[in-house]
Amino acid sequence: MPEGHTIHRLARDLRNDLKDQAIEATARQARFADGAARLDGEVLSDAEAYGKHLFVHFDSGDLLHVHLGLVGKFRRRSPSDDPSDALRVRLAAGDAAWDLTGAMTCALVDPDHRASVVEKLGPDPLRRDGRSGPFIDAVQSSKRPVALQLLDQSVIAGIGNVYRAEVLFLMGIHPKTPGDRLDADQLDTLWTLTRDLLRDGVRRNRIVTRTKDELPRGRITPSEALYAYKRAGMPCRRCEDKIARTEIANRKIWWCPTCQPA
DNA sequence: TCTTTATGGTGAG
DNA sequence: TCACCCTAAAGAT
Repeated sequence: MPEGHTIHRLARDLRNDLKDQAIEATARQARFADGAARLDGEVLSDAEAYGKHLFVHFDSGDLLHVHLGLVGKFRRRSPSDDPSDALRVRLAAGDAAWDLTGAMTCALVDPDHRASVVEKLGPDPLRRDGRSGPFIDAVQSSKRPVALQLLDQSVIAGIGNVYRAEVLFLMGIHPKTPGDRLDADQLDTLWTLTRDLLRDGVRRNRIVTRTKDELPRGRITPSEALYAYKRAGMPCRRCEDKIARTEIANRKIWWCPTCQPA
């Protein structure tokens, strides 16, 4: 479930479990055996999220750069649990063992590399240093469809395919609206809404976009949590139209033709 | 037991 | 624009 909220939650959980502790680092696959061997015994000083990138800082100056991609997972296990064959690396200390599998990126890097990664990213609404200005300027300076721009991590860092469908629905914006057709107030509201949804996602450790008064009580099933994403053919929750689906640049996007007119 | 799909991104053509 | 990478759950047979 890796959109920005997942990574920020992960950074927080890793800090809580492992900060200032000497880490036992183990690998099961050959491709990160050297990295794990080098990290083994180093003290974890911080864990930081920037968009969908995770940087785990060590006292030595080493950084572990992780990007979960589509299928990566970083799960909390017990040190006594036998890791799966797919284990890329385990970071363990005390009674916590964090197992990484399926990650698109798992590499030991230095601060210069971190800087070069961050330099390519747009502002992250979940970070203290995230500002809406550069986001608004970037969107307005391009005719590309807003849905395309919201997935472009150099425009805004942390939005994925679920949040983009949901935020466009909530804003009543058609996915193919050219960026330069949106005004600054609208984009500022979109930024704030995105930030609030992401924060809620960090808190819940899942994506729930429907407003509190609309949500059923008790346990919320995946299909109840959202307005548009993966709801093609189902009735819109705000009108009687049916949710539509199309593709933009090989990614599916769902929207309500009535609530989000062209 | 198989095939498909996925909340992502890169690099080749 | 497309093939491809990584893994695992869901869907099809």
